[in-house]
Amino acid sequence: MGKTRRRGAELEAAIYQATRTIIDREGLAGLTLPKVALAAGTSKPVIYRRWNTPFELAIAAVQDQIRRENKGNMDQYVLTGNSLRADLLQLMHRFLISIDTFGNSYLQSLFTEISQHENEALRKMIDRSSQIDMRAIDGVLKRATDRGENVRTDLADDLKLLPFDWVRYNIFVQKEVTEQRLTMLVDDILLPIYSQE
Amino acid sequence: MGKTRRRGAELEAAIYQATRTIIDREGLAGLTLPKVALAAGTSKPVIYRRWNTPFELAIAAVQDQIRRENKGNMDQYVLTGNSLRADLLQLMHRFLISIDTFGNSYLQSLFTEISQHENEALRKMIDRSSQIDMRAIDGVLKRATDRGENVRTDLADDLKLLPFDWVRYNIFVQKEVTEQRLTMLVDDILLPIYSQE
DNA sequence: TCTTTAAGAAACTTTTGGTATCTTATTGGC
DNA sequence: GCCAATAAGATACCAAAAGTTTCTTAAAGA
Repeated sequence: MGKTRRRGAELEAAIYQATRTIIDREGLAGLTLPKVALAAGTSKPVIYRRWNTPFELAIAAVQDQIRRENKGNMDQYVLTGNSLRADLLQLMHRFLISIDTFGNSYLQSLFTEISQHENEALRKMIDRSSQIDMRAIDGVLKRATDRGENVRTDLADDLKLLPFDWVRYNIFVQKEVTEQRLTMLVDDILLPIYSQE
Repeated sequence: MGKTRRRGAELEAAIYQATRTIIDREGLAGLTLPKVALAAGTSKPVIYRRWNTPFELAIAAVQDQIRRENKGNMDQYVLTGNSLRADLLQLMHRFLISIDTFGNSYLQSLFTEISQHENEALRKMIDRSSQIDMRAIDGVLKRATDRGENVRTDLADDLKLLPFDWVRYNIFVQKEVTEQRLTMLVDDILLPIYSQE
């Protein structure tokens, strides 16, 4: 009775695929090795022989995806704008698309594990800190105008929140925010943006 | 035999404390209600009566922390700079400090679940995408200078990565990146920063 | 064809999340 | 100060799922 049996690369491809499907649907938290075995149509020992933890497998699966879709790299694309502005828009546009399709979407679900209602509470917390941030920056800007400095008065919320978001992002990805980088943030990013031209 | 028995606010404070310790050490993924019961020196039913999921408890614990340290709010502080630059530096400085002590550090561990070595792999992935991003933006900037536009040539890596980081952050916190916000990013943030004055 | 390697089936053990039951300390009303 | 109501905590229990072991057999290579 010739039961066919996958092995090697073919088998692993199926495992990675199953892994990504699960992460996609249930987040990293929902990823367990037995589940993967089932979804990939293989058995638990096969999985346990190769990986020790769901996280290890998750990383491998994402890396596999990246390897597989590497052609999608942004720097391969040809830009067609005829100004810095146009090129930048084009680039960011593509980035936004690639971050959706590409392995990046998995990267996101690697970090977040949110079911809809849980999301609510979290959302509220972030919003609240944003409000605090906003008041703080408004205070700073007001002092500047009172002092007679030329500051834009029509700043969008996104612009006001930029420095805080920047710092938070760095905390997320565990990149140290040094004194030097903070100075760079103020001098090379914030001042050019906030200053009235 | 007078076994003392905590209740109400006192008990809950201990539970929150235990919760934060666990999140701190093992990340959100490592947080389970039985573990909390053990760490808080109480029993499972006490926990289960109040919360249904680890996530609920996590949110409550962080909110408790925020309430508790609310005095740390940035907008309470008095600014003493005598220029926009000085004020901004002061503000971001405080923000950085508060994000460390404050509940925000928990917010971080809410999203990430990393034991040290797992961190490595993740770090590498992020670094690699950063390199790709960097090449892409370099291409854009080169085209601009070739075209004769006035573009700064001494841009720090942080400045080059800014747009990508900004988009990624928004993806993380699940804030939609609209066409409009993308345009704002280019016009109000990138162009002022990248343009030679 | 024979040997080696690895996949897969199945049974089993262990862990742990979650529930139900019961006892007893604490609080507050009388 | 006594009694009833409330809630903490101990314990036992259940169920599900993680993880392991053993064994069989398909696939690959010599």
